[in-house]
Amino acid sequence: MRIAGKGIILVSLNDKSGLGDASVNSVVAGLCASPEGCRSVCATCRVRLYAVCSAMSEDDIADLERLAAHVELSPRTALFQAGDLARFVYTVTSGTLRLQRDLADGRRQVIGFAIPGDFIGLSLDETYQFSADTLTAVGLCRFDRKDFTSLSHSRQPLLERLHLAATHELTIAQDHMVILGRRRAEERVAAFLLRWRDRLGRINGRSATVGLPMSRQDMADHLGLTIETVSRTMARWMRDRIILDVPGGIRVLDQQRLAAILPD
Amino acid sequence: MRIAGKGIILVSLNDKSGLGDASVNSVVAGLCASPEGCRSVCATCRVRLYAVCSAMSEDDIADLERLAAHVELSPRTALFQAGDLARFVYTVTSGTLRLQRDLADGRRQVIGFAIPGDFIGLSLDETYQFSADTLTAVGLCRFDRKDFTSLSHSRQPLLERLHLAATHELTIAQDHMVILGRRRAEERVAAFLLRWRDRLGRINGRSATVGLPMSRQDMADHLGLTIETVSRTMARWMRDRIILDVPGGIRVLDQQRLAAILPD
DNA sequence: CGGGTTATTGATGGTGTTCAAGGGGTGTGG
DNA sequence: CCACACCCCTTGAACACCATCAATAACCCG
Repeated sequence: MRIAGKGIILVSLNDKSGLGDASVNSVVAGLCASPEGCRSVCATCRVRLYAVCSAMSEDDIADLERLAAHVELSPRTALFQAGDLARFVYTVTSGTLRLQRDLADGRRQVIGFAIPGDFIGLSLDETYQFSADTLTAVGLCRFDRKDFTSLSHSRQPLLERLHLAATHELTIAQDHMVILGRRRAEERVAAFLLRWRDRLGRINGRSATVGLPMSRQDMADHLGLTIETVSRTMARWMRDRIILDVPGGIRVLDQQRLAAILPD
Repeated sequence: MRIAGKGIILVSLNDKSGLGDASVNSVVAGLCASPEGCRSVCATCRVRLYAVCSAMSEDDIADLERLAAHVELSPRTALFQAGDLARFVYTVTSGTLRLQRDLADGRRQVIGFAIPGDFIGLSLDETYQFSADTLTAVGLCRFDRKDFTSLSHSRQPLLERLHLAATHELTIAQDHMVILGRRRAEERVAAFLLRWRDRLGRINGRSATVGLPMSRQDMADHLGLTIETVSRTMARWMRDRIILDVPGGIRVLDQQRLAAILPD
C-alpha cells in the first residue's frame, strides 16, 4: 500500500500479469473508504465539459449527480470482464483504461483505450462485450446502467449526447479497421502514435511529448502486430531521430517524417 | 437497359470496375421516372419491422413517410462517396451495398455490407466517412438528413432506435477488429461466411445456401486479405466437401467443420 | 541489490503476398 | 450462332513481411 497525493489511498493488487489474475474484485478507495464509492460532485469535475454530462443543464445536473458514485481504481485492476452482467456504465475522470476482447486460445485484441471524458458502456446489451482494465490509477464516475438509461430517456439532450458518442466511436472503429486490414506494420505504429498524441492533446493541450501508459504488448495487441515488431519499429525511429525515448512515453522530434509514413 | 420484375426499369450504368468510375450520378428509376425518387409507402414496406422505422407508432409513421422518398439503384452504382456532403440518410429495403474506405494509394478496406433493414448514415458528420456502392439492384428509403435528425429529436422512440442501431454497429465493428487484428486467413473467411449466413438468415430465414453478391475482391478487402488467399481457402473447402460452389454463392455442407475452424 | 517482468535485438522460418499464367462465364458484335 | 473480348476467378511458383524462437538488456519495485 502506498500513499498518493491528497491523501487518497491506493491499494496495489499486485496483479503484474495485466492479463491473468484480473478476476479479483475492483479496488475501490479514495477519500471515502466505502467500497460503494463516494458521492460525485459534478461542480468540480474536470471532464464535465468533455463528457456526456455536458448535455445536462445546470438545473438537471443534480439529477445526474444523484445517480453518480465516484470510484478510484489502482493501476492494473479489472473494472469488468467480457460476459459480466453489465450493471454499471462509467465516465472516465482520470487515468487510462485498456478495453479488449479475448479469444479462447489466448490471443487478444485491444479494442481501444479509454481516457478522461470517455464513456464506457455504450453498448445496450445485458452483458459487457469486452473487458476493461486500468493501466494507471483511474478515476471513474459510475452510474447504475438501468438508472442511467432511464434518465437518458427522460432527458433527451443526454440521449442525444450518448448517440453522438456512439457514432463517434463507430467512426473511430472504422478508422481502426483500415489500419488493421490494409496498413503495413510501420504505418500502423505511426498512425497509432499520431492519433494517440491528438487524443491526449485534446485534453492536456498539444505537446511533442506523448505519454504511453500502455505496454508494448498492449500496443501490439491493439495494432494486430507482435511486441517485437512494435519494438523494432520504434527503435528504428529512435535511431533516425524521429522520436526520442522519454520515461513513460516518447517525444516526437520530427512530426513531418512520422506523418509522411502514412499515405493518405 | 433491361426489364426486371414488376415493371421496374433498371438502367445499367456499365460501370464494370466497381471501383473507378463511380463518380457518375446515382441512377434513380422505378415506378416513378423522376430522379427525385417516388413517394414511399410504409404500409407495404417489407423491412419496416426490422428497420429504425419500427420505432414509429402507427400514428407517427405518417410523419416519417412524408420525409421519405423511395429510390431504386442499378447494380454497381455509387450511392455516395467518402467526403461528399451528407445530404441524405437511407434505409435499405432490398439488395446489397458495399461500404468502404479508400487510401490514397488504392488500397481499400470494405467496412461492411448493407442489407435490407440496415440504416446508412448513422454518423452525424457533415460529410460521409465512407463510400457506398450497390452490388445488386438496390431499393432504398431516402430521407433528408437534417429533416430526419429533426424528426428524431421530436420523436424520442426514433432517436432511441437510432442509438440502438449505432451501438449494435459498434459491437459488430469491434467483432471485426478481432478478425482483422488477431485471426489467421482461414479463420477470417470462415467467420465471414458464418456471420454473413446468419445475417441473411435473419431476413430470409435460415438456409444452407448462402448468396454472395460481393466479389472475391470485396471479400478480400473486407477481411484484410488478397483475392488469391480467399480463393485458395474456399477452393480447399470445396475439395474437402465443407462447402459447395453454387451460382451466386455457396452452400454450407458441413456446418460443424466450418465452425470448428474458429477458436472461440 | 535481486527477483521478475518488460523491452530490445538477432537469427530463422512461415503465412500470406506478389507475380504470372490460364480457365470459365457472360455479354457483344459480326 | 459463333468468335471475341473482358472480367473474374483459380492455380502455381517465388518472394517478402512479419512472426516465432531465443538470448540478453533494461527496468521496476520489493
